Amino acid sequence: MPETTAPATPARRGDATRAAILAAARERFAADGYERATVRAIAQEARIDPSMVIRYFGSKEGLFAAAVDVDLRLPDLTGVPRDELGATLVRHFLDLWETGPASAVLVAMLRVGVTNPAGAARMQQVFAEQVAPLARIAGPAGSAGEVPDDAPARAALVASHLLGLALTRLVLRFEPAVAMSRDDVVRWVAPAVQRYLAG
Amino acid sequence: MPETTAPATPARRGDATRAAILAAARERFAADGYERATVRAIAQEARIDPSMVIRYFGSKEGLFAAAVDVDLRLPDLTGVPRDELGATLVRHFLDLWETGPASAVLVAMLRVGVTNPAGAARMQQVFAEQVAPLARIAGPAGSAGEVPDDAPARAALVASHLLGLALTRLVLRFEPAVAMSRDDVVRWVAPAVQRYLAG
DNA sequence: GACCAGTGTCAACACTTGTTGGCCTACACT
DNA sequence: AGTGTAGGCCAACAAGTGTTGACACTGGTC
Repeated sequence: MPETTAPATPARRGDATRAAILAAARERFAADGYERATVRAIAQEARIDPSMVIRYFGSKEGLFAAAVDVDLRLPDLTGVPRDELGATLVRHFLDLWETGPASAVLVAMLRVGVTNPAGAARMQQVFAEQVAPLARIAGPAGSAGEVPDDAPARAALVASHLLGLALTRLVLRFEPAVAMSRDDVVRWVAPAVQRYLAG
Repeated sequence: MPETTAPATPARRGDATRAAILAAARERFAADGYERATVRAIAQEARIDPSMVIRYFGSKEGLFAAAVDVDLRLPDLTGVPRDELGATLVRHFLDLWETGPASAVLVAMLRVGVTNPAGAARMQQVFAEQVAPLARIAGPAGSAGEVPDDAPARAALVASHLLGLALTRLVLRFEPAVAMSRDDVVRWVAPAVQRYLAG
């Protein structure tokens, strides 16, 4: 980066509104899904004119692509004790989905992925690139170093359960699912995930 | 109201088109979700004028309410051997979701429930009325007759996993999830469900 | 001062949405 | 015959959508 005096990257004034638009977009997409999150509503939440949204991101689809980039930040499981795999993973996802700043992005991704074909494709990509590799360490205890050929299925089962959990707790809001504490969830779900990974 | 002749319900001529509209609606709602399933598209699929949809069902919401009534037809589990609970339930849901005539209705319900508030409310109702009662027989083997107070949580966990399965297999279409055979799914998922019910 | 690109607003476009009213047709009845 | 009514199509409406272009205000550089 050149740093002469002020040029090149002088922290343009529009960067703030650009960020405001992105934040508003994530919130609306998460709350309403792709179709019902209108450009006008996003613009209003960002206290800006709708036309600015198009100016900055080209189109509504461009905005969505810019606003929703998923990074699950999956931990490296190779250092985790083998019988702690399930609990570690469940805790990580609970933190990510339900408390972190990425929460809105993930709920948005889920809501949009269900109705929008492009959203579904994006989720497939996230799964393939971030979740599936995680199953390299899968398989029963004895088989060290070898990647079992049912690793993709194991990863898919883990994804199924954790996405289902997010669905019932954060989107559909089934009463008993919402009522469960973080520790309850870990106690119940961790053994199931553990079995999918190492069973 | 007027019964001039003998048959009070003489199989009116419009009943056929009414059924055609309902079938088309289920298909479009399942494929596209609530917002993207337009009245015009449904009408075209039913080979009818869009205005007829409104005439028959009052509004788009009315059509949705008429088209999507979920009956999970859950089997009576009291007669099932205790260690077969999980497998029985998983098989039932696979048949229901993925092959039966109710398949379109259920996928529609899932797609709409995620983006539409009314749809989410409907799913909560289905869960409360049809799934939650199923957990009356839950709890460890010894406790016969007593309904444990964690029964709602157990039911929610079962719902989470099975809905997550439907999500990854039928909606998001994660490759390894789709590739799994019916028997593979039962082999993997049944023990987890079993534990939630009877563990 | 003049300039000029970045930043923003306003009004309007073209299009799709759910919904409505008018008019035509075919059938069941007397 | 004739007549009433349910079934059906057509054209149009008002509202809301994403998107575009013309115009106005800033801030800093010559």
